[in-house]
Amino acid sequence: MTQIRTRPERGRSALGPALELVHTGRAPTRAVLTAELGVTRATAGAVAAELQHLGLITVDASPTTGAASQGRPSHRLGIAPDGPVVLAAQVHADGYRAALVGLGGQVVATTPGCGTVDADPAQVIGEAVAAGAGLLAGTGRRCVGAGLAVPSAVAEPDGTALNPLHLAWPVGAPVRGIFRDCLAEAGVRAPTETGFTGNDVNLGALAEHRHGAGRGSRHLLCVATGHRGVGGALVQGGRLHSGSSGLALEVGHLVVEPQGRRCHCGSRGCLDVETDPLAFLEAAGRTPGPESSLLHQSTELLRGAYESDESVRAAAHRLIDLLGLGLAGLVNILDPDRIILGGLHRELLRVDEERLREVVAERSLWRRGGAVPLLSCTLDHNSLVGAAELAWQPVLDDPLVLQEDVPC
Amino acid sequence: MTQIRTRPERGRSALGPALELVHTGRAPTRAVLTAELGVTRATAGAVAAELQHLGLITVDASPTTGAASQGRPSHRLGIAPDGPVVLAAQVHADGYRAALVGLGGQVVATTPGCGTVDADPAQVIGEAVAAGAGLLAGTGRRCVGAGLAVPSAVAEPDGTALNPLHLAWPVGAPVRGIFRDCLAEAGVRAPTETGFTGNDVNLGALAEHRHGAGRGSRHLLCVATGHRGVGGALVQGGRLHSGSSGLALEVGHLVVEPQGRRCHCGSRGCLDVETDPLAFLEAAGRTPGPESSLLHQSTELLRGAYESDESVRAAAHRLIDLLGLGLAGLVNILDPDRIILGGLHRELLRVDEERLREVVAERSLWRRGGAVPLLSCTLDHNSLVGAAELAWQPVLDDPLVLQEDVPC
DNA sequence: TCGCTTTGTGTGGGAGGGGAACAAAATACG
DNA sequence: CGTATTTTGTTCCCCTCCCACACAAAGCGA
Repeated sequence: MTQIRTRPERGRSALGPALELVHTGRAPTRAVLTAELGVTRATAGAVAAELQHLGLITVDASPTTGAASQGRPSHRLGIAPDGPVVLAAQVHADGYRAALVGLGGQVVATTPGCGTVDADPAQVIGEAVAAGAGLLAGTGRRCVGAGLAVPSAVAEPDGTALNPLHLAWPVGAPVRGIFRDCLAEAGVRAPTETGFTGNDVNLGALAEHRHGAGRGSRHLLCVATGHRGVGGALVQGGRLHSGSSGLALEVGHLVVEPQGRRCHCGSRGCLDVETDPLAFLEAAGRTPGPESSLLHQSTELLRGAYESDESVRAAAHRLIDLLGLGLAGLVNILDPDRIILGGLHRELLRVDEERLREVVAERSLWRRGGAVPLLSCTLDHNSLVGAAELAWQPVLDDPLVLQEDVPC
Repeated sequence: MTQIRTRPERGRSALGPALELVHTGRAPTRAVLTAELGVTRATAGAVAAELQHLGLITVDASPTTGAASQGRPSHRLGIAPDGPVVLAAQVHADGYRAALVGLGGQVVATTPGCGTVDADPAQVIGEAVAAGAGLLAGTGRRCVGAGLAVPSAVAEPDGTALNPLHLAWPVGAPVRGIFRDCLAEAGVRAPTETGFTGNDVNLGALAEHRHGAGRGSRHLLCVATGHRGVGGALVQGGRLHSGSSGLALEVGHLVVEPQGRRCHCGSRGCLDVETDPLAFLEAAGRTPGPESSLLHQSTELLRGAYESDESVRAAAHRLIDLLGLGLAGLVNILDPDRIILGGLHRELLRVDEERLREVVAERSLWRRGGAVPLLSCTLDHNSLVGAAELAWQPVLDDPLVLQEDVPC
């Protein structure tokens, strides 16, 4: 049949990479897109037109380019203001938070943190999904997926939470299944399979890699504390290193203080128990408050009293030395090109970056840790944005999934 | 121009994956190749014909299939007996070894181990290359690349040896540059850039993944001893995890015995000094011989006296416990689906697999180490074969590089 | 011998992208 | 102010690659 071609039919297989370039902010104009994709201008034009037609990006023809060099100014690429969104949810010690996240990691709408903590994961996740569905109803935007961040290792391929932190959840709760059930119940539909679920530190690392301090890194290591314990994540070539069963980067049990305190893992002096907020408060001689406020309490103390209080400074130095030793061990094994710190570790970096850098250099082989940049997290709600990244992934892999007849 | 097509022009982009399937033994017949590639029979046929025309594989039309099920028997795919080879070389404590390696990891020809140890890396590498060139002259086969394995971490992108073990080499010797110079001097040419150089344990792991005990693994961890120290490697999705500067998997400095012996890295009780052949001999109360015989001495002792000598058994148990602790730490961080042990560690696995497995399970989080298979190296000269893999890689990525006018 | 199953082979067509030529929109320069 | 230059977008033609399809070939079983 000799059909009438209303839209360009070219540039299909380059569609995903092109969208990813716009999504991560690496293709501000069509000319840059052409160069980054390594295709001809014709192909890049067709790709941009297709993405525009799918309602994902905008192509501004005449932007009165402020900083033009010479020649015809290039069309500016942007993220469609009314494009589709994904539903992102996060469960934490105090409850949950839900949000709608568009391309580019922009949080379109979010609930305030809501305080529901329950022994039944279906309870909290159900409320979070309901809140997200409410946000979705508020905007007229299409939903193309959903992602959930939980403060626990998530085992693959089952999607079960192995060590829910600060939560009274049963060990091994099938959080992904619960999340998907809740989505179905709330009537949240997506053009592809969705309901992705992951560990919050992992997802935060993914978000930092795409939209934050980790941009451009090829081997990004993230280490962060919550209220208790230490989590890690590695983003390699743009993808999370999850290991064979989703449980990689459990970095909390590196031994950093051989004569240190007992850890529930059976060893002594693990990173988990020597560098978390509780360890800091105890080292500084403070009385720890309730578990779900440990992070706040410790960062406030560190920020407020590091200069003035000798015991706080000594505690900080102790944690910096131990953290540095742990990071050096990870440098030896993973050889990252950048390290991002979160939670209390980010504050430790702030108060004495020099000391931490020196310890990492000194305790790594050939001092190569000294060449690895140490940075702070830069995104608000990076776990939430990371959960959204999971949900966006099918679209980034093949934007044409949106072409199918709109389901809902 | 209306050219005459003498050969099928189809199936170009699938050429690399197809060759890799034959290379790794995963496509014994054309029908399997069709299924594995996920293409039509027509395409697979064109691909096979093209590879055959390039002189890389054979396609046996009527093999009188012994184990036929039903239907028309499929053509059998094999590696061309007179196909191209790569030059592989390995430097070790006692000297060097050179070989020619064909597709499928088959060692076509090899020199016996030759005993040249010199403070000048150019000396040994030059002799190894000359020996390889001699082998090459002996066969009439085409050379498509060269690879070198050295007992040292190799820093990228410079290709310098940072910690040559058992060798009097200067630290930071530019081994890849030296290797390439030697190749040029010996007149060894290849259709692509070549002269790849890597760490011997890393390359051994790569070889085991493609042709040995690691086949089919998606997250393969290898840990092995030489005469002194412990090396590690991770093969992920078929590629070596080298980290951002080639120095990943320096696993020797995980702390496994907090009160243990001093290590040159500044810490105490590193895997490097607690589980290597020297540590074993000392623990068993034996007098260590010359450094370049430590591995042989320790494995002989372990094999011969484990059953009969109480002190040997106790030493073995001590090393197994420490190794298990180190492996458990690596399981926590890397989450492999298989672990392969080499050198003395392989012998430790042999004498008491049960004990090692139990320690790994017990000391890993959620006992998940117990689910990871522990295996021995299965290939002879796996570092040599791994060096050949590096050299084969450009051809596996795009077999058409061989189509260019034959240079030499 | 006739099905049935599986595999190999040829043909047409469609998808997707490269390349060249041309048009458009800015700056540089006289 | 007009022209040359530079850079970008667009259109058209062509080539490459692969799938779908039809058909042939080679085994097994009744």
